[in-house]
This record gives sequence, C-alpha cells and structure tokens, in this order.
Amino acid sequence: MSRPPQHFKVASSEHNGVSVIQSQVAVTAANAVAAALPSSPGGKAAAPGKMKKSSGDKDSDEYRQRRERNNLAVKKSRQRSKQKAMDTQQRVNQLKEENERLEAKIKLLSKELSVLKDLFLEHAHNLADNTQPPSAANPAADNP
Amino acid sequence: MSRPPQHFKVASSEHNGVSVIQSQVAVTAANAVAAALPSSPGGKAAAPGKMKKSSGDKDSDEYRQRRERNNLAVKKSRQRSKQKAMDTQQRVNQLKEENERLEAKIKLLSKELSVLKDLFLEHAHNLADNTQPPSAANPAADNP
DNA sequence: AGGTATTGCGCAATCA
DNA sequence: ATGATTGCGCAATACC
Repeated sequence: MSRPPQHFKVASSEHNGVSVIQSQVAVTAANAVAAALPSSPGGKAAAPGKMKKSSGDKDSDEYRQRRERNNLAVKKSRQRSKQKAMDTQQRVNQLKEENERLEAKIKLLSKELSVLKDLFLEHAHNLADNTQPPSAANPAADNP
Repeated sequence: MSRPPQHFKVASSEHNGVSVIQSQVAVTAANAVAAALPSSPGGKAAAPGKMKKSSGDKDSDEYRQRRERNNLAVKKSRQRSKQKAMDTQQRVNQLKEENERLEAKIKLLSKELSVLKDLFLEHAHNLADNTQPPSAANPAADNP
C-alpha cells in the first residue's frame, strides 16, 4: 500500500457498438516483468532512501512523465493498428465487389462474342450456298 | 525496484507466488465510482489483516491458477487475432491478383470483339457494293 | 455456477 | 532522449 500514484480511472470504451463502462484500477505494482532479459538490477540492493534525484527512480516526476507519454503512444499505436485492420477488411470487400463486376463483364463480352461468331458461321454458310450449285444433300434450300 | 511481485519468467511460465501489496486498492476507490455502475462486488469493505485462506485472495493457488489460465487464453486469442489479420492481408493480395487477371481477360475479349465487329462492317460494305450499282462517288473500288 | 475468449490498459524492452 | 512497436500480465467483461 505504498504506491503513490494510485489512480483509478473510469473509462468508457466502446468497441463494436456496445459501450462498456469499465472501471480501471491502475494497480501500480503487480505488473509482470520483462520476460527473459537481463534488466534486473544486478547489484542494487533495495535500500529505500538514496538515489541521486529525489526518489528511487520510480515515482519520480521524470519516470511518471515518461510513463504517461508512453502510455499515450501505446494507445495511439494500437488504435492505428486496429484502424488498419479494419481498412484491410474493407479493402477485401471492395475487391470482392469489383471482382464480381469484372466477372459479369466477362460473361457479357463472351456472350456477345459468341453471337457474333455464330453470325459469321451462318453467313459463311449462306455464301457457300450462293456460290456453289445445290448439292444433292439439300436442294430445297436454294430452290424452293 | 520496490515492486512486490517481481516474477521472472523465461518464455515458459512458472513463478513463485510472491505477490503482495497492492491488494484491495480497488475497493476503496472503486466503490465511489461503483455507485453509478453495475458490477463490482457489492459489499466487502475488505478489512486488511485477515482473510480465511492464506491471504486476501491474491497469491492463493486459486488465484494464481486462474491468472495463468487467463494469460494463456489471452496469448491464444491474440495469436489468432494476428493470424486473422495476416490472412486478411493475404486475401487482399490474392484478390488483387485475380483482379488483374480478369482485367486482362476483359481487354482480350474486347479486342477480339472489336476485330469481329470491324470484319462485319467491312463485309457489310462489300455486300452493299456488290448489290448496288457503282455510284458516281467511287467506281474504282469495285472495278480496278 | 464455472469456464474460456475478448478487450482496454499499463509496464518495460526495443526499434527507429 | 523521444515517439512507435511489441510482448506480457492484469482485470473486467463478454460469451457459453
């Protein structure tokens, strides 16, 4: 119970539409520690009461200020990250739509093309019929 | 370093439950706020100094166990979240590729179509020229 | 009632 | 030395 900066904070945070009121009790201690890094004070005995500047490096103005700044930066960073994710998701939807559009267009063009080709074939046949004397196969076509 | 629960953790997970202090800071402060809010354990004013089992409720096996499980769940959840983001990004790339493919196809079909149409027009003109007597405008076209 | 899953947040290490 | 990122644990919810 000796944490000076014991601030509690009620933050209303709405994520996906649902606004939740969350009481945040900043537990200034109890936080985990660097996972696997040698950052622990090698030789600093925890003797309270002597540090160059007015406090054991924690709860100093300097420290508190840095923390606050960092917390802000973190918040900002995370927000941007989330925004980016949403944008990406939106991009997916957009691309999907465009894809469908393109696919439809292809279908249309293909059909058009096939119609034209058929016309060509038909015409070719007509030409053949006109140019050539009636074969035995189909005399009625030219001479009804 | 006067942080009470200084767990050291190296990628694995295991620490001696040494958490102390910090305890019920929440209760006192939070209650004021809690007045307007649901949730929060309604009543206990947590008199410091005696709790039936081993300690307040922190550093109990129960607590530690729950924490660890939650930490695990959190890790898992975040991993999945990250994975999902990557998948989405990949989907974007995939869709972009497909988009280009479709666009190319459209270009091709369009060209084909325009060629065929031109052929048709040309042929139509030929037909007209053959069917109709040479106009004064362009006698050379049919009779070189 | 009991669990996991999500989420906001603060800390500390690291990057740039 | 400073903001941005990232891994991690905590606590409150959300969700079953």
